[in-house]
Amino acid sequence: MTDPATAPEPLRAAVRRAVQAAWERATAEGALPAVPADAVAPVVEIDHPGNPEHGDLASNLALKLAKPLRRPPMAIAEALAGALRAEAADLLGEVSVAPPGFLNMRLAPGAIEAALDAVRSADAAFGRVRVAAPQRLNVEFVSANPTGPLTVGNARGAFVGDLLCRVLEAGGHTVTREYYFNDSGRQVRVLGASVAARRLGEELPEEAYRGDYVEDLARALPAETWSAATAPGADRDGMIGAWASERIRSGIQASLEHLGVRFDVWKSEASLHRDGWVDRAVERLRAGGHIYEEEGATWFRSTTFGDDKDRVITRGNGEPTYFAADIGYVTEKFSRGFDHLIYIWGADHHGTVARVRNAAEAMGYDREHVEMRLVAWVRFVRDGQEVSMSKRAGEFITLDELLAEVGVDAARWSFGSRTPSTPIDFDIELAKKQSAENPVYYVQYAHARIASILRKAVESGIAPAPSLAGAIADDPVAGALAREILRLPEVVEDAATDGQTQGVTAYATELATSFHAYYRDRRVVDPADPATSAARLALVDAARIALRNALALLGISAPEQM
RNA sequence: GCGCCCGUAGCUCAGUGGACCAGAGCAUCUGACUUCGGAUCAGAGGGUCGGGGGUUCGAAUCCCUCCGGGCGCGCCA
Repeated sequence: MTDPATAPEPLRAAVRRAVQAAWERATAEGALPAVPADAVAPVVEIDHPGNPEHGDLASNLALKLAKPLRRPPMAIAEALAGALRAEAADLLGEVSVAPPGFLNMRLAPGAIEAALDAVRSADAAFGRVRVAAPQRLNVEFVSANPTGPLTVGNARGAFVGDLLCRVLEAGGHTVTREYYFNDSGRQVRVLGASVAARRLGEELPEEAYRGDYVEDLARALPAETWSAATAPGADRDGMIGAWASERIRSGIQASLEHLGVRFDVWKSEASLHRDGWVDRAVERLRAGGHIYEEEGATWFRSTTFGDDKDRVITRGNGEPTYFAADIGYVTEKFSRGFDHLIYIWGADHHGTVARVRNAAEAMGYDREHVEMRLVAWVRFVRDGQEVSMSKRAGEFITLDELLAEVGVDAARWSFGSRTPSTPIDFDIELAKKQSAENPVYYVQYAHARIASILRKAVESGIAPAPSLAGAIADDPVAGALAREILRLPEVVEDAATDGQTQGVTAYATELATSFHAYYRDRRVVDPADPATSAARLALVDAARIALRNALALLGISAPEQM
């Protein structure tokens, strides 16, 4: 994509600055008193009123100022409105005041037209913004251990994490996508033992992975690996487990790429130990007095930071816990220069959030920059019956299977439109049935329809007008669509700021609805009226760009025809 | 028992301090193609926002409490 700097400033941001300036102006001119030193000055908030009669944009600033300024909100609003009319004549048309103290604003038609022209020149960059404080971010997600293929249980984390990354990037942050996997330790040995048993045709051990994929692995095991692993003195289960987990890991990578989810860094747990990150981190904690030995184990004094209990770092048998690797990993990540770490974890991991953040704080990092986002569990249901998922027992539906039935675009939409922290029921039969009715097709259809119109225009020899100046001022139907188009950067700004990414699907739906309404009311290509057609084509082209960019943000295709 | 998350229309879910914001999609019902794509559009019915208290000029949204559901509380990962 193009440099975000080339993207136009969101109109709302421009209005926010104008209102801020008007406030300062009114204060300087004596129309409003200054905020007393002991009071907190409110932040200027601009939103879109639900009722169109209230204008395009509104601010509750006067309501917020009423208390600190000890003035009636209506009087404050009048003072602000007066200053604003002088401050932003080009940007705003009508500025009015409504009880109990709202400041209502209507955009100047010229400002809307100019913004639409900017949309078309920004093209792919439209919708990319720069948040107040762009950061270098590390986002770790999925991170399923390579002891079996990804299941539908991993789907939500994958989609939610990928969407968050896309949104953060569109907001101007620099994002590294990271997958952490456990390639050593007990589970890998169990996997190795399971594969070895299959290879030998033996009964599986009590604790074993039982899925069909274990059988496949046993068949695919190269003869050289097998003979090396079974040589006298060789660590058979460890060696086979290592081979198997790497093979599974690359399969996971392929599955994720099929979903359009790519990682920049694949980090192995073993490498954190091998490269000394874990030892150094523990020493760092020890130097700070946060470590003690008891009952043969090494403990981190997590209770210092409010945890319920202290946490074991090294077991009595000398083996480090998973938590030890987590601590080392934090230092390793920060050593790469990230400002902020984000972890997307399943809700079942919430018990481990505090200890990792506590350890980070103990090592001298700002715990606010170690952020865990918990994704609620998906309850998979088939015909009303819960489908139990167990990799060990071999009872699971793989991610690949789900997507073969539901489709990547529909699945991305389904998970992207829901708040990550809300638990959801996912009925697989219903999803298959409903995949044809997924709202994603509604949005894609709008895009395809626009593409069709543009093709039609080429046939008719009518090109979109280079500029919309003066073209939509007195057409309310066009104005409604234009306003919707111009909201994309605001949606991105909001989502990148608070991480509430589900607003993007809502926006895409609303934009599609606006376009369909426009299509209904205005004939775009009319050979009898080339001038009007050219202007309408330009507007529709801007809608195409907004729709396509919103879908791109969601990782969903924008088809030219369906 | 303690901690975290959740409870909004028949179903799946948005909205989490503002003014017709009580919404969307699906489902149900009624309409609309001799005109740019009907995978569309117009309209209808349907909810004491789990219950109750409180804070506020204003509460689905914040606080308390109760009820209901999920998850966690390992020298597992």
